[in-house]
Amino acid sequence: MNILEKITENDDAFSKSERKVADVILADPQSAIHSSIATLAKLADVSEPTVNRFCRRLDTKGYPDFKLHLAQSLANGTPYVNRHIDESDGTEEYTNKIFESTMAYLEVARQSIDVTTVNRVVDLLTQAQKISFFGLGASASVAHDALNKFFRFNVPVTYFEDVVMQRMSCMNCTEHDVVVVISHTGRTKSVVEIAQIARHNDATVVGITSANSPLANECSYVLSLEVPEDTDMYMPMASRVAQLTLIDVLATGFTLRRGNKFRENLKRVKDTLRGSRFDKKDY
Amino acid sequence: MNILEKITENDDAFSKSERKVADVILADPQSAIHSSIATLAKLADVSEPTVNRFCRRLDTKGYPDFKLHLAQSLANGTPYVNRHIDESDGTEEYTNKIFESTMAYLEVARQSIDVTTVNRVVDLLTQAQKISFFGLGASASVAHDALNKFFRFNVPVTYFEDVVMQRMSCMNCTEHDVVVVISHTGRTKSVVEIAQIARHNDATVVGITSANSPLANECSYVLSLEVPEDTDMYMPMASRVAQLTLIDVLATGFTLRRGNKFRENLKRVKDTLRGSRFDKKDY
DNA sequence: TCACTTTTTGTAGTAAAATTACAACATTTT
DNA sequence: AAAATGTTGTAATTTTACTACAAAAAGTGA
Repeated sequence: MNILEKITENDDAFSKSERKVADVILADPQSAIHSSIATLAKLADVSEPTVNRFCRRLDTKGYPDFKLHLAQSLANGTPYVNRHIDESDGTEEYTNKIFESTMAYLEVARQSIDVTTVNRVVDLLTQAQKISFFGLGASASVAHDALNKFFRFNVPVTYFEDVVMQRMSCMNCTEHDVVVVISHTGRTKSVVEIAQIARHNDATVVGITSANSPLANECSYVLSLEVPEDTDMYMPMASRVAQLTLIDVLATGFTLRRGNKFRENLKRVKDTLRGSRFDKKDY
Repeated sequence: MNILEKITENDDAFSKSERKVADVILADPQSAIHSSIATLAKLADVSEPTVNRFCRRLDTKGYPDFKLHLAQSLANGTPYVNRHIDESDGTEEYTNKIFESTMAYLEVARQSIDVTTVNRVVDLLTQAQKISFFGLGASASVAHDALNKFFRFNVPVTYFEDVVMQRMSCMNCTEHDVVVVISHTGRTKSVVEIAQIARHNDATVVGITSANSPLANECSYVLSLEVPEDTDMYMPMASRVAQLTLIDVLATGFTLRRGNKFRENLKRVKDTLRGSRFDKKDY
């Protein structure tokens, strides 16, 4: 766990002098990792053993060990404060905050993913006669992206923006079809309905959505992504990135499962694109 | 820069004994940060000053400073080896690799972004009479996503999948319009042409693409994203995520620039969605 | 091959840093 | 107010890292 957060939280467990040490470190953590116990003690106006005791209270072996932990916390892209965007933020600040919180959320997502389900879903996808991707709103672009990926695999794959088309497509499903439904919240009514229709027609329904949502309950398999706290400014941001990365994982699993010969096929698709591009040598 | 990479690269600059030290550290970096100079020296079967010299060669002040750098490199989610996906990788492995390399690339992208240009582009977007997003193939879904975001702002915004429609739309451009063109490589012919057409009609053309590409040369402003080494398995993966995050940055900048009243408007859009959703209380 | 320089490596001593033990002081409890 | 508990600092000890120098190894040119 991040030691800087730990300092802020453990706040009350510190003694008066230890608090002084905490303040000095929080004021400029970067410089703290470069100072010796003596200089830090002087800065905080306490004795050296106090600094040592401060370190021990944070479950580190001593001062050098504490510095190591501190260094790691600082290196970690994951910021120790909740990086909510502030009205007063300049361009540089909000740019960094958005990138950092996106990365942080990807890490959370990575840890929460159930590998067994991923494996099972990849299995199903490779065996499917037809694959469909559905999503509305922000998730539509994720479905769109999935289409683009799986299309390259030379598999029958569909994607519709139109809700009516989505429904019709689901009505024609068979047991050999896999329908992937994407929704951040898992509460959009028409998306849930589509999942229901697909299941009624014996298709395998895979949901990329948050656990225990109405949508999740309608799915044969759920690849759940935790919903992050409301860092999103009235619009989904980090969640789509995680969905997208999950699609990458599925696509990669797909190609790996299909073996070497299949991948050559993929290369051929890529080579075909060359005609529509400017040559690198031109520049 | 990551010190573990540095060790692997500087390889030949080391002396024989220094190499021994390098090997011991690379074999188990995690344990290295917890050992003293004496234990490490014994492990590598060299003298203590040799370890010290080894540290200095890597531009650190000495052994403790080296440990700090090492700790930071390890803390960083960024893996120090290139995480190429291997045929023999199990589900867990490739899932982790994809997430990790996506995060690593986001970090690279974050660092390479030119804040001044971002700022300028946000300015232009807020003043635009009409905003258009164009992209083909994998970038189409990014443009699609951008549409979804900016649409909420109640600004005239367009997005076309059809190349002919894209061209027509660009022909009707005026000097008050901003056209955002998204392309990973910046070499797709029809995308470059679209940029040309838009500029001919005095529109401001913003490119989200790689620097020095044919497309970049046609743009008024370029938000360049470095093209990552070929971790992509014949399909764009991490690049889209970076593009998407950049769109998030632009959208956020847009709302911040528009001020408080505007954000209430945004909240209203979100509230409108509620009718189409299942209530949280149901579950 | 030999004498020479240059580089590499280790030994021993030194300085600095961190930790421990203990005593003094402060705070709380009875 | 006295005892008990907790907090803090002083001084000594131990550990750790560094420096200076010398020995060894490797390279260089005759």
